[in-house]
Amino acid sequence: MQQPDVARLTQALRDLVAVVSRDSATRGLSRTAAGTLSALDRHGPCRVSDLTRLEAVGQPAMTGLVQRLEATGLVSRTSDPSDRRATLVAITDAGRSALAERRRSQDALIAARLGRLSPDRLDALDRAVDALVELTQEDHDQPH
Amino acid sequence: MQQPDVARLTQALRDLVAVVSRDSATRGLSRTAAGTLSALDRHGPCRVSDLTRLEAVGQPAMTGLVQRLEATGLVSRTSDPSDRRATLVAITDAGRSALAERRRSQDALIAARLGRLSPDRLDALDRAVDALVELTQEDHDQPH
DNA sequence: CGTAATACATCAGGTGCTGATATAGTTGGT
DNA sequence: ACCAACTATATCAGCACCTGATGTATTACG
Repeated sequence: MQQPDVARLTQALRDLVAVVSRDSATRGLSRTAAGTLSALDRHGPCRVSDLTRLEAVGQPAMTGLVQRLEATGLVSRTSDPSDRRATLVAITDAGRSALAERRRSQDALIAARLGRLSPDRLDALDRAVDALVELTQEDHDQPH
Repeated sequence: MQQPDVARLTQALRDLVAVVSRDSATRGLSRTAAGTLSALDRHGPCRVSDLTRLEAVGQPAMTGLVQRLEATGLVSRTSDPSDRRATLVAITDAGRSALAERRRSQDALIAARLGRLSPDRLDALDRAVDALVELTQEDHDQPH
């Protein structure tokens, strides 16, 4: 790939990120809240300190977030029987719904834009799907 | 494009958004601050109410943001001579630098990931660049 | 000329982040 | 079994950043 096209590609991806994240910001869950719910959905119950590491925020931020998520019913908190200092945080059904809802609205935004493309453009994107998937893989600190 | 591939594509794009925006969150400028600086860079001096519309935040939020940006030297504020109620906000050289710096770090993140792909994958992406660019166009409410 | 509309500032209140510190529970050396 | 060190979480002060309600200055209009 030539240099100018790398520049166009990164700019297009940057712009896409801007469009989607601005939209997502108006829909209830903060970025960290969505990431935390997603981590809980994938990993099962976690300690606050695990979530702190996964989401790369400070421990007080995660404690506060988990408390707010519990207040709105999206997670539950129970004392870890194997270590009474620790709190086990688990996603609830309402939490899974909120996460699915967020994904649906992001997908709807992207799908609406895909719908405006010509068949040729869609075909080019189709052939690039594997590359795009690889672009986000090998993130141990996983996406939402 | 078949249905499952639309699903994979939207998920890949969602994940990409998550990765890039999490990274960007740790680098100084808030999403709205970056969008505002970008708008000022493209449009030239704007009123607070113009920026409020462009960034889709409430007017008090924009007034506060502009005040903080002025305090850190990224924008200047002058009274509009044609309407003394209004404030004209303009980006400064420092503001342009901050914006360029943010774009550089986002580009670096994306470029690092591109570097891990095989030539075949890169080629597929290269052919999809035009489609990706179109995907973000026709946004009057422009990206950062 | 006075009322309505406009542009912005300000205030109260909530989220969400940081660094510093407190509290409770666990662990390891004696 | 004890106590010092360590660990997990909670709490606090402080700032960024958002909203809705309200205040103030200026402009526009009948």
